[in-house]
Amino acid sequence: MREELYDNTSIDSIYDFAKGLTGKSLLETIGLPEKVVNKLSRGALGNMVEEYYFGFKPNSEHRPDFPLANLELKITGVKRNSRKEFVAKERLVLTMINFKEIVNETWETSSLLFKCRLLLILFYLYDREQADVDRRFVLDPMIYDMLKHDAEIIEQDWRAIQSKIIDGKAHELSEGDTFYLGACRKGRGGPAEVLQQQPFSDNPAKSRAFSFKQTYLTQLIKGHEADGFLFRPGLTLEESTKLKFDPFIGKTIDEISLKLNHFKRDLNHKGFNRELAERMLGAKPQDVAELAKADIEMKTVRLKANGKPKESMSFPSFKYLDIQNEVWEESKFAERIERKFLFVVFQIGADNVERLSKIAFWNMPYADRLEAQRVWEDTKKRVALDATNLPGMSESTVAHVRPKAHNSMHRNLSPQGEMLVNKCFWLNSGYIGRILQEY
DNA sequence: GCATGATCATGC
DNA sequence: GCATGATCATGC
Repeated sequence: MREELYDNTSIDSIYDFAKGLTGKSLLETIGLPEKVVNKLSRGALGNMVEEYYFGFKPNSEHRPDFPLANLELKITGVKRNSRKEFVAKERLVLTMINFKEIVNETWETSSLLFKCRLLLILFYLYDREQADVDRRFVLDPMIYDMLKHDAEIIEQDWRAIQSKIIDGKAHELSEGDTFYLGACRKGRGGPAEVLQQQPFSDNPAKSRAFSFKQTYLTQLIKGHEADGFLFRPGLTLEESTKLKFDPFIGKTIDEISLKLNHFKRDLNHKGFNRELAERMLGAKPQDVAELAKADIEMKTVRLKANGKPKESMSFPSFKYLDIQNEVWEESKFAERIERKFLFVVFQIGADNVERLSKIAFWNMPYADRLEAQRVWEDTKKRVALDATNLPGMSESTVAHVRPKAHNSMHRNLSPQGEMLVNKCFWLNSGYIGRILQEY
């Protein structure tokens, strides 16, 4: 019996036993039945570690995997980024959100905390060429205590998700609602998806689960404590960010750059205001990373004297052939607009002088995400027919498609076999203007 | 003045 | 070298 190899009432004992995997793959560590080795399925490694390494049957019961130690086991993938650092391969799914029950819970009595307060996280190196059982556990296991790591933000995130369900808006949940703890889609998607009932609305909602966002997990991997320099204890991320910008509100561009070590605008530096915003946040890039960790999309906006934005808002360019193989739910554009935005707003005054006007956190409303989806679906359709004819600004109140390239030489192949200039999705300047007016 | 097309500086 | 965030330039 594998279970006899460790004391399942002791976190220390379980942890020490888990360490036996460090530096090895599951197959190198223990013998596995032939039928298991040849079987490959999504999420298989987690189940196999539970069953063959720790010796208990995978369960989806609503209690931790090691109930006597109150410890939940999670197995997740890491990869290396361009700087060869370990980063999370994807978000870490914690447990399903039960729409009917969460409305009666408090944070302290929540099923999330009951099941996932203490996590034992094992990290394997993802390699698409390798079978699950050959992937190596490249880091030591980690014990995570939800009441100690970033407890305030996690709790706020949980409350934000709960509030939305209490407001009868489970169908409008989005990962951009929160910072570290996300409400991610989970379970079968597409036409065959069975939607869930929610207690305070007749609208059926997609199944969702609590998860740690990928960026948050990456920070955990890097071993940073979250109560770093951007945070001040007791403040939300929004409040502490506002405090960073506060001294500069109402100041002119020149005054701000003077304060920031005479940081001056070079000729044609289109990213100048952006860089100014990053410097106001703090010595970059570390402080900006605090926002990135929460998947927050910082965008600078410049308003003309009449209060309207000078420009539309661009996103990364897409490849004509790639978009043909994407579905909306998994698309890059959908992922971007589900994020929480931080608008850093500059205003050009009647005196023609530009000042920092305000900052604003914002999520795209559900109805507008649907409109963005319509534009995206229309684009996908039209790329297949004639990639030179894509949705323009006048065709939607929310989004359009336009060139986005270093220059006209930067092109990619269309389904019609032409090399066309790179393009991306943009949020209409008029749309951004309306949002900021409402704030 | 707006919609659309074209391009820039920067950082990695 | 290229992706990224953002602005410039032009035609109507």
